[in-house]
Amino acid sequence: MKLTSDAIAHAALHALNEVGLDGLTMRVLAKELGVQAPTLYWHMKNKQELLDAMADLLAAEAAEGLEAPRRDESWQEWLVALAVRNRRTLLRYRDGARVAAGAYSRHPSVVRTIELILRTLQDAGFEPATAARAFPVILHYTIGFTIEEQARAGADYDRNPYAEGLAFDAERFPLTAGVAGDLYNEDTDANFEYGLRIILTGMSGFVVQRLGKAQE
Amino acid sequence: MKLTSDAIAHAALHALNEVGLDGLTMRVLAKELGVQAPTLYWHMKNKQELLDAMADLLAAEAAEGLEAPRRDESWQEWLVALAVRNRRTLLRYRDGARVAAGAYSRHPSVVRTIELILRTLQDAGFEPATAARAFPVILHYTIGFTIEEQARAGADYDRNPYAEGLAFDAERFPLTAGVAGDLYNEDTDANFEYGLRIILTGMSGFVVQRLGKAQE
DNA sequence: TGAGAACCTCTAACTAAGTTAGAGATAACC
DNA sequence: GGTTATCTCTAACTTAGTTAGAGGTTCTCA
Repeated sequence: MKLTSDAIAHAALHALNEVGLDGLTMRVLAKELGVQAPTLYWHMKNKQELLDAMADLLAAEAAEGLEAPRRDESWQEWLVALAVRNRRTLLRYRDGARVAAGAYSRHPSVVRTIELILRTLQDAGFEPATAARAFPVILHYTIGFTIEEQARAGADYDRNPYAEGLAFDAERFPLTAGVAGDLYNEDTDANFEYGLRIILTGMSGFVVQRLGKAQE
Repeated sequence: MKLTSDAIAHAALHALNEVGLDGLTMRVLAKELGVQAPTLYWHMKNKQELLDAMADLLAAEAAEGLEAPRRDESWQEWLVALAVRNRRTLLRYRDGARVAAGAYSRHPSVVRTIELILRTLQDAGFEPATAARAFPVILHYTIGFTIEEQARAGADYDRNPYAEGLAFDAERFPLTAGVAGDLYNEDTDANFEYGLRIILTGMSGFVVQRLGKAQE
């Protein structure tokens, strides 16, 4: 396989699952590609450019092949599916959310996705400016949620306080102790989607033809 | 001033504004403290422990002195104020959100804050399990939003595509091009709070005594 | 067809950052 | 007053990002 900056970023993403972001060195990556480290510098300016390329690839992979909502699909269901899909892409790679966080992709399929989201929301009755402010909420929530989830998964057991039984002082903090299981349970998918539905319920109140009691 | 791990983490946070997270080396930090780098290792196991301590301090600083909602204050207003306050704390330090992301603080004032949030939500009519799933949405949104904001602020101008005028192809992506100004305008505070209100509107639909049309 | 240019990879090596070893200094304790 | 605990230092090791510059291959074009 030919060595290109794209192929390098691709290999880097896959190397994440073995070594994690902190373990991803230029030498490790080079070895993965059967090449010496300095070779990579012919293809990329520096490591930051590699990280940017990885984030870009991640964003593109999440956006790839997205289609407009089906006839029988509400915009809410469609957005849930989109967010779940984004999250799954992040989860596919160890530290994926950290890699993607704060990066800007102008990959065609990413911009196309943004356009599609805006169109869907406008069709649903959102003002353009409202749509533009509303949909990033979902993205930011997804990133924030998944960063935390992956941090929890990746933390050394001797560093992660939650590994040692979520012991909160039930005397002083009865509610916190009581829901600790809900907060950090295994079913992160369900927790994530629960939060998503809160956001979408909220967004529904911001449609122009509002029927319900949008606050204020 | 006496050198303690707490003082070191404190100095590290403040050093962020001069050098940023990537520029924060043990040597730079040591110099800031008028000490040699290896000295730091008597107080902390390694750099990761320093980063954890910084995150913990940040969480504590955000939580410090929080009070229960006033009589005349709705739980929604109270949560908005809390999130705004969290965000302001993150913004106080360059790369603050990146430092805080994915860290777990068991600092007393943090746990106390969680307890206070849960109590407030339960008083507002939330089921415990619902409250436990709902409030992290706000935190994750805050982290996600602020990471992106700070990334944009910190990016080199030659690396950041948005620095060069947000040029989207208006032919192929008319909606995106049209709202680019809304998406990446200066008034991030307003954008942040707009998203917050969406979330809170959504949460309002998840109170037990629901009156509105909470979706399914 | 052969010379040169463009393309790509290599070895060697530099710099800087995290970290360890272990010596000394000061203060506390018995 | 000696011993121990506490803290800081210098010296140095290891690893990671990166650069310099020497080949080798392939492509171009006279």
